[in-house]
Amino acid sequence: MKNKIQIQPVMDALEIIGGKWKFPILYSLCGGKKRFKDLLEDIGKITPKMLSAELKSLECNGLVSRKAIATVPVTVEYEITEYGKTLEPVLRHIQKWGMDHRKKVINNLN
Amino acid sequence: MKNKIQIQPVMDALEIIGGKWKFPILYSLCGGKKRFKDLLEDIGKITPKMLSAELKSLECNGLVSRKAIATVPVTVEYEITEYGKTLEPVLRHIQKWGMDHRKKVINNLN
DNA sequence: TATATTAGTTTACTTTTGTATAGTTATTGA
DNA sequence: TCAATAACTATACAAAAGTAAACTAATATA
Repeated sequence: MKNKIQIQPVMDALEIIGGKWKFPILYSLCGGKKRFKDLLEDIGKITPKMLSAELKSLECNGLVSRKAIATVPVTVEYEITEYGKTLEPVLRHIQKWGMDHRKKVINNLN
Repeated sequence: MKNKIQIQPVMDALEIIGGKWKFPILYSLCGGKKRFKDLLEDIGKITPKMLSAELKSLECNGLVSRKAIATVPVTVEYEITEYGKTLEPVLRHIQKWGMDHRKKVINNLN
């Protein structure tokens, strides 16, 4: 073919940061460390089961760190890691794109 | 909460460019216009049903254009639109991140 | 007449993702 | 004793996404 392109890295990336919730979670954590409950509220529609599963996956891939603090009841802090921060430009760009897109859609309805 | 963050735009964006195949398709189209069959080969694991559905969705949202040419048998060209190109920085960044990530994972295995 | 071609569609599934609701653990304070 | 709290887990189910394999249309060529 004319343009042989390397799509595999895109697929590789999506295996780690794909899915419905990983970007929203990471984007929320760009705003500073958050507790489980904060994330639930921040993201709005996610269920605890999903949030728990997604955080585990992100932690497993080194994008997020988990710190349990021995208060009563226990509090847990989630934080984006240095490695996770390598995705910040993408996250911000997508957020901005989403804002612009919404504006565009609203304007087209007028 | 301390940091009230606008996650909705991120969710909005993912509704359009989320899922397993949209980024790979768009990334492939960044390399120039492609026919249905080229995309199938380029992406490798996608089935015609999926590709067809995803292209329709992308076309519907103005990110991709479709042009049928009256040859025999018919050929169809898919091309990224100007609006679709607003996602190029994100696509390239994710591709690079995927490459770097693979390198990182391989190094950690040594 | 039989075969090949491109760009899909159809059917019948399986797998993955997601939901709602309730329950768990440990401890504090009313 | 009872309710409240944080951070989950468990269960049962529904919906979305994905797969494989066969099929379609129109026409050209062997």
